[in-house]
Amino acid sequence: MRVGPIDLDSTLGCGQVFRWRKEGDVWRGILDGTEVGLRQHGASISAEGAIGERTLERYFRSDDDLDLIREEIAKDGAMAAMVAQFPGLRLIRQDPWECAASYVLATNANIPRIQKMIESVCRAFGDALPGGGYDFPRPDQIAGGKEAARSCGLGYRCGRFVEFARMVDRDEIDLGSLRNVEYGECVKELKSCPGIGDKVADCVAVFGLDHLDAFPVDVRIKKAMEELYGVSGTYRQVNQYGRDYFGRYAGYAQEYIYYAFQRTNRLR
DNA sequence: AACCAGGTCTCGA
DNA sequence: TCGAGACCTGGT
Repeated sequence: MRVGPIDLDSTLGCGQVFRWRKEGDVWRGILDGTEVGLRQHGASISAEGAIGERTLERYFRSDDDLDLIREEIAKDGAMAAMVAQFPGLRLIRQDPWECAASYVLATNANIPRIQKMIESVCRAFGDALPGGGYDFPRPDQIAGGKEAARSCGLGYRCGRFVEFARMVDRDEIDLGSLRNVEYGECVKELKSCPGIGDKVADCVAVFGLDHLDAFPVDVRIKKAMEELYGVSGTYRQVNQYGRDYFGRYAGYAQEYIYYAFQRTNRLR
């Protein structure tokens, strides 16, 4: 599989995507409506399931020159250390709709709960798959189900989630087309959707719409930027600093920082 | 048992 | 444009 170099544990476990689970040494997930199992072999991977190689290459952004990117974002000793610590950590090219809908649910909740909410929504609205799993639901499958969504434990995200699905279902926004506009325009359009503010917009921009210059700032990145660079302030200020400092691959830098700090906090 | 979680929304200055 | 509060709910 020509997706290397890649490290599945960091790439699928860093928090950028929510539905992959590791069973033994196999990462299981759903890709393009197909249940897939992935194994690590050195710096490469193998797949079981009816999934095309081209689909995997696209999903794992094999078109990114990881060596170049890592070199570009290693602007200082701290970043160089993080880059060195996690070889094979790649960004993923997620489906824009699934990415956006997932991050609408991911507001102000921890990752275990986010995963539960998403699985609950998939079970309630998504297509059943042969292996017993459920696909992530399409907008039209959610749009009419405000009542059903209330039993998914989404809290105050419920209304936003369904309204967003309706908006996409009515073609009031074309998420995919935002790949073809600049970062600023992309974020502005995304923020016109219910449940999408500064942070979710940046996540969708970088994880789903190829805007690798986006720099999502959540509570952890906020702390990290303060510790690493003494940067604090409004979302706009921290975001702008990250984008200016790291450049066109700021989104990658953000993920290395996020994962590095996630791991150090886990040890405390 | 509090505190916090990959924030958003609303409102007032 | 910015800061302050409210806000569902469940992990830790």
